[in-house]
Amino acid sequence: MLSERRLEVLRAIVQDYVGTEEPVGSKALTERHQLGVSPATVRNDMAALEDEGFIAQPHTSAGRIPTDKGYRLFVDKLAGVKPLSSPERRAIQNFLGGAVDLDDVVGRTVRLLAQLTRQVAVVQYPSLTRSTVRHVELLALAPARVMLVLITDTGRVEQRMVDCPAPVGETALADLRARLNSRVVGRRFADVPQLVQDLPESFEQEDRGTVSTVLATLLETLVEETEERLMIGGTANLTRFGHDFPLTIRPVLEALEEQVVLLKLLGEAEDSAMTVRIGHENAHEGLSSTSVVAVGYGSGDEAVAKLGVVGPTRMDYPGTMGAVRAVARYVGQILAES
Amino acid sequence: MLSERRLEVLRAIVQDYVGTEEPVGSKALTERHQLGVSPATVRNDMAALEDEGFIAQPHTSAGRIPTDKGYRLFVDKLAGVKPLSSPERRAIQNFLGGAVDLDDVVGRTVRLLAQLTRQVAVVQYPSLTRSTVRHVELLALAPARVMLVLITDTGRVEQRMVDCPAPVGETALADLRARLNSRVVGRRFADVPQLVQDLPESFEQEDRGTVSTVLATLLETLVEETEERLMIGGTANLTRFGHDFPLTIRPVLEALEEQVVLLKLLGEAEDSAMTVRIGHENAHEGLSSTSVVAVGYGSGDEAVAKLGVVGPTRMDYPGTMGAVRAVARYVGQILAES
DNA sequence: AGTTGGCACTCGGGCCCGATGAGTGCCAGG
DNA sequence: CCTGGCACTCATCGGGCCCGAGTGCCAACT
Repeated sequence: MLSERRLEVLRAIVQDYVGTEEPVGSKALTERHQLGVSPATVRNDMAALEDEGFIAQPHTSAGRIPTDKGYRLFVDKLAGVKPLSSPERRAIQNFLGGAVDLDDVVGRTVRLLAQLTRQVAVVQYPSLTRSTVRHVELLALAPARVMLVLITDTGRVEQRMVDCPAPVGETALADLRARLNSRVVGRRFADVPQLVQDLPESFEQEDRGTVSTVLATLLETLVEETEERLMIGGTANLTRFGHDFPLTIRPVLEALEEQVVLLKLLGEAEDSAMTVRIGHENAHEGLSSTSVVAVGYGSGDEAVAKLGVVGPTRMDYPGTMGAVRAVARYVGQILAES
Repeated sequence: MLSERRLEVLRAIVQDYVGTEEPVGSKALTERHQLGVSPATVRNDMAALEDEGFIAQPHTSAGRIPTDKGYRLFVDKLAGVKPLSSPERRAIQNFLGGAVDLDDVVGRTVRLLAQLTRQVAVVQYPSLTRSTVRHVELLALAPARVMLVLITDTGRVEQRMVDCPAPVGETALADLRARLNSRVVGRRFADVPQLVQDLPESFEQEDRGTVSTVLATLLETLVEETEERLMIGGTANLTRFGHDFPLTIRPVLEALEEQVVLLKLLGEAEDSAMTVRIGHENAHEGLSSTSVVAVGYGSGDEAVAKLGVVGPTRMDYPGTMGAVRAVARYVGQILAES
């Protein structure tokens, strides 16, 4: 087991490296931190830390930088979550409070998070299947054409066109609308499939085709893959990476453009607690030199979606975690209010 | 005026430079193109072109590269629009055809355009004010709370929460919904303000407050600034820029993140014809080394929004213009069908 | 008048080299 | 177990050098 002081040395290395972006040596360490020992002692500790794989040297005779494993230890044992200053909190509330609809909430959140953390922000739209139904609307746009609109308690609105096998009467449509809503309003979308299963049977023969078609479209909309949406922002912050970065930035931008990758990334995060994935812990190899800090958010206790940031492994973890957590809470509040 | 051959030399320079990304010299030019004259003659022509400001030398003894003015001349006089190959056309149709809703159409378009041009794609959502009303829906979510949903003929759906001054009865709401729709359906959103102006007066005293509030929210939604939305994609293509580019890429990413900037950029493009803005012709200085190729698209003759790409001034103009034009046409078709 | 080959000149990029200095590992002594 | 001393390593930086692509100009040719 590592002694207390060695952990302290690791913490100092992480902090300095995050600050300066340069490998940190034993002398500089003793100067900037009150470790109470000489550089030579620190060197011994560093050698031990290196043996254990927590730090590494880029070149034979340079300072040390933390490895992924080192950051892991730092995050788990050495770092707290830094709370935001109260002006920051107020700024968040003001900024998020002005949103007019869900798109606006998500858009503002993503910008806010990017600005606070100076990193790339990712915000998932509230998942349909985890939300509850506020209303289902059916609109006849043409004789055999219906628009299906789903509205969730979080304010998300999804619409689909439905081409019906036969013209639909206005009364039949109103009937379907009423019966559908009486069954599903206030229930979770995830439960909708069972709740509507036997609905076609209760209709006249001639309308069953239409009813089934509408319901089929409704169920399609709830399929995992398609129902997830997200927004990203702050990609300009990637340029603050290393100076070498055509190579660094490229795969990251590519990964960010693939919604599937990002959704999987967020999906891997735990629902309740804040999750930090460091470097190679991320499955996607384009993100092997970045860390992902993510957390669920929701209007109640349960998470309806996740948000987080993507940044270099060399990031200010306590500050980033603080910002992510705070933003998630405020977004939850906003959603609960609307 | 420039002689025929000098124009030919300029065209050759642009083509070679776009291909190789390196300054092109007189000798290389004569080797790669059948100009029928010797390098020395080309040198004289180049000197003339430089005097006129169409080309420049990065260093005293290097080849020439086109200036913004040179590209301008190239685009206006020397370049056509390169049509896509028929497999490309088929791919576009297949890919866009699978979209399930407007978000999906826009999302697919942006990815498609980015992939075809290997540049950053920007697609604006169909403008509300230029679309026509398909339906206006009012939903009572709570006694004094109404959700307003606007649906356009292009499939765009906008929703707003309305907090009413007093509880609203279901019949009053149905009444308002019916009267509102009978007035505005099929009309252009831009005309809605006049069409509903006198609507509150026709209601009972007790409901007027609610009606006015709902209408006020409706009109707010149509205000220029807020009603415009857009989607961007292909930012990873920025990394194919120069090799120097922390400095090059940064301001571009920043500009792209500001919706306002992008909207203004697209707004400057002409409605009907394809517009090419080269380098400093763009007002925003972060984009002074990029070109923007944009064109309007719509389900009918009239443009309901614009789309385009942003790339280095050194881009393949004929190919890019061809792709942009083709995609705009297909998107228009898709919208007309839905 | 326009075109051409010849020629001197410019200057950025690549390469080698030596100096510099931060940082290390090891060891002997406290 | 800590510390100061010491020899060693090696990346970085700047200077000097050469090379060659590319130019501008000029005199000669058509």
